[in-house]
Amino acid sequence: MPRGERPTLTERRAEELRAAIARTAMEIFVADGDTSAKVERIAEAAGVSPRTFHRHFPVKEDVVRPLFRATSEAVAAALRDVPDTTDPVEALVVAWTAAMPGGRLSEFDRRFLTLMVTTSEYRLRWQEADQELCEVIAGYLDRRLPAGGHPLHRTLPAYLVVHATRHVFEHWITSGSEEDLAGLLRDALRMVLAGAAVR
Amino acid sequence: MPRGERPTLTERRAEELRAAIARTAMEIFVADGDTSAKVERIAEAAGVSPRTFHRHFPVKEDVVRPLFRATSEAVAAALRDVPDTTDPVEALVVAWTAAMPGGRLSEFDRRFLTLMVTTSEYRLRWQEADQELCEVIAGYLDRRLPAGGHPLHRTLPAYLVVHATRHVFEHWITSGSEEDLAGLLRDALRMVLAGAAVR
DNA sequence: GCCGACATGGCAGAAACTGACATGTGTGAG
DNA sequence: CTCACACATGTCAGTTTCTGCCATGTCGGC
Repeated sequence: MPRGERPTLTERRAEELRAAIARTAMEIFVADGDTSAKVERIAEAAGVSPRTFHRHFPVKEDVVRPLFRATSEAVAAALRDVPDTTDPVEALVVAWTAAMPGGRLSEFDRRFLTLMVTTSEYRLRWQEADQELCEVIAGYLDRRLPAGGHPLHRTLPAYLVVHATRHVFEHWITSGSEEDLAGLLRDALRMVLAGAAVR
Repeated sequence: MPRGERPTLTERRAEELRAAIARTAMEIFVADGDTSAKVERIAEAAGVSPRTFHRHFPVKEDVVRPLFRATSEAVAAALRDVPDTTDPVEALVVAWTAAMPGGRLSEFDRRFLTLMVTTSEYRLRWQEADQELCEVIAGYLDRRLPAGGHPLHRTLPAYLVVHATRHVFEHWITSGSEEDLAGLLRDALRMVLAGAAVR
């Protein structure tokens, strides 16, 4: 049994299955206009039994996690690709808008994200994905910002950056996604990092 | 039927019952060292039927809401009492530490809050209570800070203040509650509001 | 003392989960 | 090539959470 690679072949398959089920759930949610679809229905549409669904997603709402994890990873990857000579605020703006071609969302995605923002159980899952992003941002800011003494001075700016982004994004989503997202992000991040730089 | 007062007599009673059930749940959680107690047990200990429990708390985890709402209201009240001549950062520090005598938590409260921080379902309820605080903070900051043009410039600082406080508080709780909470809060709030004042 | 609003309780049932066991499929050793 | 084992899935029964419905009781006003 090969144990060399980090992601086992089995795990890779499980991950793909989870992603497929998540995608199915997303389509059902958007089609319904709400998130009340029963597990039985989602599982059937994805071609698995309810038992298998629950094996991969102990709590029903976990089903959207793969979607958020994917975008989190996209942001992290985009941030890695930005040269260190770029202004930190710009780098972060670029990273967060990289996943959206032209700063535009498809109507499908917009409806889905609106559901996620307006349903507290699902919003929590989004926030948990953001949590993982915090680590990435913290690592980036570590390189680009003067270091503080207390451990909080390392994690707090990253935490604030992520939450500021959330706030901006939620505002942008719920207000119709017509405003200039990059501009809003820039303003917000400048506000946050202005305080961090003072340290 | 008197409809003059805002909180109906009936509603007031319901609120008291909810608070009592919440308190009971808290005691059971702390005694058990985890939050897995069944609804049946909490309801019985509180002297109500499971049916009544669910009438007041549609989702089991909602049971802790009254506890967080109470402290949120305490913070809001403390902030109202601070004279407007006080430095905003100090005012917020005072407001948040007002509920804790000498910045100390009882061992009972510490154990409970540790459970709340480490259990995502319950953490969500805490965050929702914080959400209401955002409004209060936004109102306060409106009076004390220069106003920005975009609506985000009004809500974002409040949002960040609340989240920064959360982050500090969670760090403080999980690291043993031995550090100087007021000092940590002061540093964090200074960082946040430094950026806000720039606007 | 009567009436009506309202909260509670009990019961049946839906939906979300979980443990145990059996089946199928693929992969590596011999 | 075949056997054996690991592992994911499905089925089934059972627990827990949550909901609709109706009967009962209690409290406040007439």
